[in-house]
Amino acid sequence: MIDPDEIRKIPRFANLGLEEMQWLSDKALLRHYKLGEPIFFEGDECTHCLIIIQGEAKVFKVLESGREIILGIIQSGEAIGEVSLLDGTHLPANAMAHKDCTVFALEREVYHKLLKKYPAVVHSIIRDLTLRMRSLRIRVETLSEQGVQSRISQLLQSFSREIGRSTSGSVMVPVRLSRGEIAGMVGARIETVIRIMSRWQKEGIVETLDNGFLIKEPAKLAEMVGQGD
Amino acid sequence: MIDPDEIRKIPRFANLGLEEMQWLSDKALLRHYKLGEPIFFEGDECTHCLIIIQGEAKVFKVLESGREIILGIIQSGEAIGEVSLLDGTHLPANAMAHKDCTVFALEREVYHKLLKKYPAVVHSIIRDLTLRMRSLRIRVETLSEQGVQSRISQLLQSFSREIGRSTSGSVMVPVRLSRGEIAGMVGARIETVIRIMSRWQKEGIVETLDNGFLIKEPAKLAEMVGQGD
DNA sequence: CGCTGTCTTGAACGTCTTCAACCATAGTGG
DNA sequence: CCACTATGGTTGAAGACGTTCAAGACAGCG
Repeated sequence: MIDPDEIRKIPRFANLGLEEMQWLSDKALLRHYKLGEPIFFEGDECTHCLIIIQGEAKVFKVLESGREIILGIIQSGEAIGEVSLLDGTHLPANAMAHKDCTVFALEREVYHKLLKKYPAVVHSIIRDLTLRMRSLRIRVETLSEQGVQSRISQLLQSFSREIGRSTSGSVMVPVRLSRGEIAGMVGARIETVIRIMSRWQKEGIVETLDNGFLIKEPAKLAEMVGQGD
Repeated sequence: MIDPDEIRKIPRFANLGLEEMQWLSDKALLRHYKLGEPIFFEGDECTHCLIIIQGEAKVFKVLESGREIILGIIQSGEAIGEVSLLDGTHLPANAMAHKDCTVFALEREVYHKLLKKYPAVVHSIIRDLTLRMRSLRIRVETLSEQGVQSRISQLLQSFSREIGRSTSGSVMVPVRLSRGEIAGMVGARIETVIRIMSRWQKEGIVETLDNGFLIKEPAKLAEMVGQGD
């Protein structure tokens, strides 16, 4: 039983009626995860739909080679585990807290009941799915770019479009990613990422800060696409 | 106005009631595309939901560099343009007939009316979206593999799982892909793909046929993952 | 203080791309 | 019938690029 006000903060439930809101607040749970804490594991059965209210989660797989590939950085407002719940498959990847997280958890049965009882949420779900598809599609495009430099540039630009905050020519991307995580997103080794990012830092194109990246020369960053190291 | 029997062949509409079926057959159109014919272009407004009844479509983008990246090979029963219709964005990629195609076309307004009138189809749509998400996720994983050889191996294996037909140890993948198209799916150059596929052909691991690929040694193909050229 | 984790740099090696040429096939028009 | 063109496949050689391995810097934390 949680505060209905919390529910109103979740975009997909924001326009529910009072009754639905009440119903949800009865059945839902809040969970907290500290940075680095696992949320679920690949292969687990999916028992809950988890919606990030605060913080950030990382969805990733570890290949046999030990290489980690990052399927997505999930921002607050988005759900994880939802697809598995919808199609009844086991979880296809791991998730962990990428920042301290507050998560809104709906049990599988509750989730499905919600869908049946309140068809209005179905449309929010579809909207969410299409958003996620777009981000996956962009990821595919990024990974298809030739040259690690191009891929990193694309990655930063897509973050820039999604959650960047423009300030006098520069764009702030408030996502903290380690070099290794960038490597996991663009399909490259950490050393390669470091070499490229260091150069960009020296050249004043992109600066790495504690809380994310500052793209100081968006135009120059864009030029990096389609040319070698 | 088309034959209701055609509609029953479409998985997502197969369990509609008579009334819905009739309604659809009134409003829907059938279209034909010859191999190689464009179906729509990136940036176009999305006016129809197109469901492949027969044949195969290729969804792809062309990067500035001229490189073609293939987002998906759409099999019969699946829809294209649906996501854009759902979230109201312009089409994010091109589509063309990859074989001669028969396509079931629903106008945007009809499609949305259908969703409103018959909530049952909403669930088919969600199932479709989750399937497409899975295939995109697998594509991301494939592209993240290091080494072109690994990626091609992964690609063939995923086709094998999705539409492969097992026969006495071998697996037939009934999808005709040119070397260039494989290159477009794994993010590599055509020459590299040729060299690898030729070697596999010589070694009796995978054979290229007119109508697809014959994976003669699935185990050996799987071993190709995670090791260099 | 020593540990751990992230970041960093250098050098050697291997893979992939690039460019260039060539073969085979099918379709076209003279 | 034959040149002519287009398309897809193929091969070789050179060089660019990324990985790999090895080593060290640096900060945070027990």
